[in-house]
Amino acid sequence: MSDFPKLSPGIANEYKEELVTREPISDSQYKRMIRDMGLKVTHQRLAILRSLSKGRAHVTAQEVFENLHQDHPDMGFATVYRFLRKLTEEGFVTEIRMGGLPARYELKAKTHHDHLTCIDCGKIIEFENQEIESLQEKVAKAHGFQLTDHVLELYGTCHDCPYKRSLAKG
Amino acid sequence: MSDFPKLSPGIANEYKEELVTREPISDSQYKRMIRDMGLKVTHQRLAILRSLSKGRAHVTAQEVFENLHQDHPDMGFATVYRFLRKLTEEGFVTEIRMGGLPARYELKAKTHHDHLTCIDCGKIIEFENQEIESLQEKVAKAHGFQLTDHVLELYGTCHDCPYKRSLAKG
DNA sequence: GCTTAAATGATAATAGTTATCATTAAAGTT
DNA sequence: AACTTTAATGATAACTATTATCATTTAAGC
Repeated sequence: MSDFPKLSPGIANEYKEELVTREPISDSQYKRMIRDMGLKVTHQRLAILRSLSKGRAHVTAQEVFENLHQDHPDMGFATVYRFLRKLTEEGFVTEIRMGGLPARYELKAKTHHDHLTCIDCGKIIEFENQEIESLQEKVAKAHGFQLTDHVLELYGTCHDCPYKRSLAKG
Repeated sequence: MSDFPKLSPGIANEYKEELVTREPISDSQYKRMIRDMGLKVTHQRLAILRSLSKGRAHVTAQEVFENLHQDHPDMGFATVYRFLRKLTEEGFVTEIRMGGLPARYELKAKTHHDHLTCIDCGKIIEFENQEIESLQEKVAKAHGFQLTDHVLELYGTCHDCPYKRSLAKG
């Protein structure tokens, strides 16, 4: 039985994010995804994909590993990291990095969205704004770029924040 | 004499970013910045600030350390990391993290801007778009947030790219 | 079932960053 | 300008997230 890698245990629980209900995805859809990436379908990969589509939306590699550890006690975390990286590279998953914290992963929804994060309690709100999207395209085109992806992360404090420490910002 | 930490040497040079001319900032302005943060003015901190305002705009901690190593052979990289972190926390510097690459730092200009990055050659173009800014404020307000900061990073391929490997993206 | 190449899990290794701590230096006081 | 106090520094060790290695296992085409 493998030990957990020494990842900071406190951080994960500070995120007060709500559980998100996503539309259920069938195993056959997952299998197609995996084959589309040119990979073999393994029960580990299916389990990781299933895990990503339930519970909180933005999870660390460690959290995925822990979620799976109950049902798959023999799953190694290298497999989790490997597959999350592949999913990110192939565009099925969005990777969020904030400060030096462990990366958080999110299965891409059919509808694109960006994030609004509270710097005090860590709450993450998803939003979509088509006006912003098209302005981005406009900017890229003006500089001779073909857009492939973007990251828009808004940071602030939520009004009903249970933490309230609000550092001064320049 | 201290050895460098083992940072990957190749990455830095892959960035084809142009040198940026910024308006010169006097030492007395730097000193005020440092005192405003409640810190003592040291020649190390002055040197770091001077380094940030010349040469390429987006530098890693290692690059800052190396730039300074000629004139300050006794400067430790812990000092560079420490001060860059402080500058980031206090909002004088923007920290950019892309993938698992080392963080890049940039002295905040008077005029805010965002980034458009080529995923093939690493070129970084700065842009500002007031329409996007105000839409962001609108989104935050709609969710009961007080904005303190944001990150908008556009990724794509530049038309005159010398690398051209363009992965498929979902 | 057989074969082969890919995937896995355990582990070691790595890279970037941060903590530790003895020494040095800033800046106020006389 | 010497004295004091407290913060800053540099060298180093430690840490954390992530990736590479490699022997073993497993998927999937025949």
